[in-house]
Amino acid sequence: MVTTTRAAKMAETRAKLIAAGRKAFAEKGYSGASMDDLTADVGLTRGALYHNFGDKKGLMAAVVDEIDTVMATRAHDAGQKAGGGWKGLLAEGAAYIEMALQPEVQRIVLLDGPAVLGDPSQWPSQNRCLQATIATLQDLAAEKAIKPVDIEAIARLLNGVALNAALWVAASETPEATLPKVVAAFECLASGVLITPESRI
Amino acid sequence: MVTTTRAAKMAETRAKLIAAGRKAFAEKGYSGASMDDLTADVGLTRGALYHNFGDKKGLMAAVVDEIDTVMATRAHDAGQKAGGGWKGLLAEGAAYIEMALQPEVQRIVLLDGPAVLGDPSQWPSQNRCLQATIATLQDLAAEKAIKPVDIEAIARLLNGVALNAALWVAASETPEATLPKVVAAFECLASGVLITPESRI
DNA sequence: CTAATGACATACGAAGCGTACGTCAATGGC
DNA sequence: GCCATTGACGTACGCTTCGTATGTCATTAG
Repeated sequence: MVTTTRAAKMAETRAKLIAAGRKAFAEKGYSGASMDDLTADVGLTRGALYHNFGDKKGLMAAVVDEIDTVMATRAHDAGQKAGGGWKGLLAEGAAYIEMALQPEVQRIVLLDGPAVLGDPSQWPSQNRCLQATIATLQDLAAEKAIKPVDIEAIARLLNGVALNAALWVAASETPEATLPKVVAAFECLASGVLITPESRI
Repeated sequence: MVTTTRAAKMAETRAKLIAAGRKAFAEKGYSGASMDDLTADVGLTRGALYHNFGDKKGLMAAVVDEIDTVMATRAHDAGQKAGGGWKGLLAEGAAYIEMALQPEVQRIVLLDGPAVLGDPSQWPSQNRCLQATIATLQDLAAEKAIKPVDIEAIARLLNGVALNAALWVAASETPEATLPKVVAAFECLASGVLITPESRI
């Protein structure tokens, strides 16, 4: 017997709404997405939405958090797989850039997200990603591998570069051709924090 | 006698609407700004607006273009005043960052602009700013002062860094304290394109 | 078995955008 | 100097959307 508890049912409702939100926000943009339509798509009404998320912005926050969390962990994994340190930092940035090729990511996280929810550096998920970058930079600082600059500032700007690079690639006519160029440029700028010029790519 | 030609009158109407748009978009955000209200503020109705700008987005485009054009020329001037070349590039970025401290710039150009009008690198005004950066980089490339990377990619990312740096400063609790840190970080990253490590700040 | 809580649906009001139409002044031809 | 036409702008209407207030039904507690 499958005991369907109410908590599980509500979680399922939330999941359905978030999935519908992802789809609608990605396809029509935030303001273009109709709450009536996206709830009806999963057999619900706005009643469920306002009960679970408070308002339209609440659903957007949940959607952004879900996507952004996946992005942060995946970028972090890429950095670990590259062995951490300087190589890991570059891998992290490259992974971040590649993920932003997805239209869903571009539209929801990069374009509408900041406009609706405010500065991305204030998002919980972005903070997680930022903390990872900061940690990597602190390791490099301990090895005296980077210049004595403000770690948080560098981390924020590096994330910003990756984000912006992703935007450009996504808007490009030929994303596949642009990607390697922008990754190289990213690594070039990032190398600015290194003390030893030999460490450049 | 003051001959008020119709072209001049229409230009005045456009100017009034753009001014009202700047104010409304800055204070309430794009979606929060009511066309009824902002037109009434300057003694007009939505009729004038739809006649001159087509739709709400059209007014937004005009407002963004006006602000962004001023930003581009001012940044360019700062670069020229610094003597062009490497110093000019840094001055350009710093000027861009400082301008973004204005709430109007932050809200309209940095947050709502991309969401409403799409990727900033496609805007005419942004292209002007980008061309200036590209020109400066090409000068440096001719002097063999920078690494052999894709100029356009570097230019776009540098602009992106400045933009992102500005966003952070604007969202910061203490903008005045954050500003020097991000400017230093910006110059640090920018120095990544230089060949000679001595040229760093 | 009954009362209460919670999850969701339904109904309602208000606001906003875009468009179709109306109006009045200005211009161009004769 | 008169009239038709154009253009700039105002007015009125419909449609969509959001948020809330209220209703309903199942589940749980006592």
